[in-house]
Amino acid sequence: MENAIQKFQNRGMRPSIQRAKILQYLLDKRNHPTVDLIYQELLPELPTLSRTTVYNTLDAFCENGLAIHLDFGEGFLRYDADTTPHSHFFCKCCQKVFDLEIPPEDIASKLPKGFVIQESQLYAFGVCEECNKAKL
Amino acid sequence: MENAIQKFQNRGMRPSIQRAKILQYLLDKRNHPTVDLIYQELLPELPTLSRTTVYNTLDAFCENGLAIHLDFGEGFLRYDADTTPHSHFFCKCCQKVFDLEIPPEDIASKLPKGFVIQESQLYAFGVCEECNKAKL
DNA sequence: GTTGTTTGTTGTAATGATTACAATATAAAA
DNA sequence: TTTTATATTGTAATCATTACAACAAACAAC
Repeated sequence: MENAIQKFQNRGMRPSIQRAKILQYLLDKRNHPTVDLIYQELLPELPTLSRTTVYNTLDAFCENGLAIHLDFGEGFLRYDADTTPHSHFFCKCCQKVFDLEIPPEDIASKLPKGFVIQESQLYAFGVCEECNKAKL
Repeated sequence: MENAIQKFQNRGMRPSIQRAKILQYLLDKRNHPTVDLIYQELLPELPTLSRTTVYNTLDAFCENGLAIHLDFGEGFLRYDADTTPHSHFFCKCCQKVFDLEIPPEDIASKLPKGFVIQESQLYAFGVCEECNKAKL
């Protein structure tokens, strides 16, 4: 079981207090936080923390497979250190995000009791035929 | 077959040149345009057009079921007047959006030849159990 | 360890899409 | 018409994110 420092070093990232605390925050809280929430909640422990550091750190996590970002069209991103394939449910009422232990395929059927889907959208990203040809 | 003016009147929207041209643009081009593209391309025909009008108009279209907005995480939205259930494919190489005549379920299988999916994400929006209870 | 090099952190200043707002204009209702 | 409601327009905010430069901490070579 990798600890935080090993996770960083194995990916060529230098360990730092900031990175360790932010990763620990994501793993402990599992609350799909925004940059600002992370910043506000870690400020007591890390009084010199900068918002820019939170941005940089989360970008580095995403680039190195330690986190993913979630875009629910709120105008800002959320982050999740659970990188296993699973889905998310965004409540339009309370703005909370719920984990669904379902691969992005067969949603809608097996929702938790009481949850109602109003809208769902699948975003597919990749490379189109023309661009694939151009790369040859 | 409703014409543009009827479409507006049937939904309690007042017809205007701006609205008619913007709707026509979406229906003719089917290019999943951004606000700015619409603005730039219609400026020659509508020299007094304001960006704010494009924003307002597209918001009104979305509220009244004449269009949907697409968020591919580019930092701006795209719009589509095709409101039938279908999916989209965003090419990370050329930034173009392709229509897929597939309901958001079974992507990945029947992609057009030559297209490669690198990443896909299903966004589910709705109301959670707690909020549904609170509404009683 | 010490020195030099690379990488990370911080704060402030841009950027850029979107929204707020107030003035004007146009459409519908009376 | 006259009045009332809604649209359009331009400018000024807003706000998440990014760019940048100074400083600091980690790593490598000696």
